[in-house]
Amino acid sequence: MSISYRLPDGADMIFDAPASGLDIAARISKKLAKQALAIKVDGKLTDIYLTIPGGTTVEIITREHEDGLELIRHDAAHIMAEAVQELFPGTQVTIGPTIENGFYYDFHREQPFTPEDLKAIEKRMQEIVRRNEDIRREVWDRDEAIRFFLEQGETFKAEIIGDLPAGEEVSLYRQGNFIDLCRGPHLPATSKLGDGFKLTKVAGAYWRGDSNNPQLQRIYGTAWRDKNELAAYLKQIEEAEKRDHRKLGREMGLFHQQEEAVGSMFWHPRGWRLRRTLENYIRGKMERNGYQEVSTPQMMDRKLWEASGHWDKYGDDMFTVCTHDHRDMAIKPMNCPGHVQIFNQGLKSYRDLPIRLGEFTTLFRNEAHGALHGLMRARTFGQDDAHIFCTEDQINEETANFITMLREVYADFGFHDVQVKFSDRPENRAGSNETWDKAEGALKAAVESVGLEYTLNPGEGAFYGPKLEFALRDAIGRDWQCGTLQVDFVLPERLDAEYVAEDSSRRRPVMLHRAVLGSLERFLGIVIESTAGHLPLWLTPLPVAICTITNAVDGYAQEVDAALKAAGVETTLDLRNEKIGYKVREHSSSKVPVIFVLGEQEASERKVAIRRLGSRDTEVIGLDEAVAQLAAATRLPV
RNA sequence: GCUCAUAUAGCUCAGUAGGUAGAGCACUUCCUUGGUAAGGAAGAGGUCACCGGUUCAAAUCCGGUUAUGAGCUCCA
Repeated sequence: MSISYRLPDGADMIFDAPASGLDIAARISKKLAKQALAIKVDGKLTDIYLTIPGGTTVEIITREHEDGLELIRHDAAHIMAEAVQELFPGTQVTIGPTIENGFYYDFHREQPFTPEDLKAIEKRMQEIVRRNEDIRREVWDRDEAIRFFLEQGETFKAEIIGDLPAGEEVSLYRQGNFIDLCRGPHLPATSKLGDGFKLTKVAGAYWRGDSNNPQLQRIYGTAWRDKNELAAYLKQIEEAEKRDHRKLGREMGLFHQQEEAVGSMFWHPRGWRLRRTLENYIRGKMERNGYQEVSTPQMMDRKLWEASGHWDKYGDDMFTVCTHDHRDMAIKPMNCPGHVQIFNQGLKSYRDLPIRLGEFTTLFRNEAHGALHGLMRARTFGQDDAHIFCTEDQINEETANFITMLREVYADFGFHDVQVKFSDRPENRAGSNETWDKAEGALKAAVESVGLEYTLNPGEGAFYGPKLEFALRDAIGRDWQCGTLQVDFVLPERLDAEYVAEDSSRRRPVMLHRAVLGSLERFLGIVIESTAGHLPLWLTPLPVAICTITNAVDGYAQEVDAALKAAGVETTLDLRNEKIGYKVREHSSSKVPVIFVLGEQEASERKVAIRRLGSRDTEVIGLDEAVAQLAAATRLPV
């Protein structure tokens, strides 16, 4: 009898009897057998020691493969669980998946894990790696497995098995005295994990992600192919921390926060200039795209929010104040109801549509205490918020135009990689199926007509309509969901918006809720972190620092300063009695993009020496030319 | 809101075993007018987040509150 396996290079390998992945690897080379972690059989990852049916296409997986790294991370989670159960008997295990860059495992234990515990666990993991325990797959009868875990006091595991789909095989993996439910595959032995792992933090997490369920303790770790990769990763984390917008915000003199105003910003002069520039930029963009800016009340009677449906859903997260005559006023968390009130003034004709109303005034949301995070998650913030009132037939075109504008805006900030998610009808929804068909169809057609790829996010739409979400990828590879477009048939109904159609009947307009930047505060945070504070010239609050080398050129420096300011370029004039190196260092660390260095030489020739942030080179050019260049470079993009 | 951790000078951080605090940078003054990421000297600056407890004595130990960080939940 002969059994054949097809290798990735197309060759067939023949055995007399069914072989395991290890046999196949060994036939190729001794080295490969040593390195083999698992085998891909017809594209499906399988344990290396299992017998493989013949006639399949196989590929040996080593730690160099992405799949291999995935296995390493998964086993790190299991080995961590083994270590935890050895050190802390009675701790229940739940789930332990891999995540980006690492893994975690959720445990149930009354006593919290301390940072010292983490160290001890990590040490025990290293020991388990040294023990080189075999990791072996076992298939169990479902009821037997449930009984087994219940006997062990592992109620969470038993619950997971009970919820497995009926046809699914119940596989357990045993390593040493530790046995865990797992689909697999796994490394063949604990030594294969290597030394590229580290436990990073412990945090609370809810069982099955539901805050009504018991809270578990989640231990996070990161795992890599070897120590060097781990070190590189830790270094990268450190670099990302240096970009923290709260740290940069302080260094750049932008804003601060304090206890008396949790979740809100004290914007300093430079920071507010930056915030205003962003707002003016998007304001101009929207005006050129047919939006009209409005301003609606900061607080409105609670009744209006009840009518719109927001009170029901978000009432807990709205701030309220009470008037002397005992009216409950809600401070606005969003603009939509206000914009409908403007739309409702005067009878609208189909000829008026679409009407695009935009607003940037501050919104107030009582965000959960633990959710707050600098600019990224604040309780008071502005949005580039707008609502488009249109007919159903106009959804397509409005969406397409919106997406075009969105891409232009992101590109102005240097974001070219945009991910689109399409969220369609959820289980619980308002509106007929016909309406949803129309709305989803129009949205889909619109995205496709602009040539954007999107991923489907089934059932994740808003209750009132389908939703597009736009995430941009920043310079260090993080995705941020900023833009959104939602089709809403419900609010116009609830707040009684209508227009007169061609046949003089009254119709409900469709409302498109849309934002490109989203929270202006958050967007600034993203831009600051993505650029590491090196803001584009048109956005930076302070493009130029004028630094003198000696007091003898103070007069000329003042002239240069005046010329730049007259051209609309913001400057700071540094005439201090300090050495030029000191001044350069100071302005560089506060991220001023351009430094003019002025000495006797420049003054006598009416020139400036330009030093740009991030470069040690200088360029000496005439004053007039420099002013013209800066004036052009600091103009808002159109 | 939940879990854990943290809170010392404007910033970054020390503070050993409970005995009422220290460095560097920043700030002020003086000297220095120096050519591209820190020139020199002196000085000033802290109710150790807040409230309470233990103790002869608390930055230090304990409890509570607030804020911050990480994660979870949430994100109109």
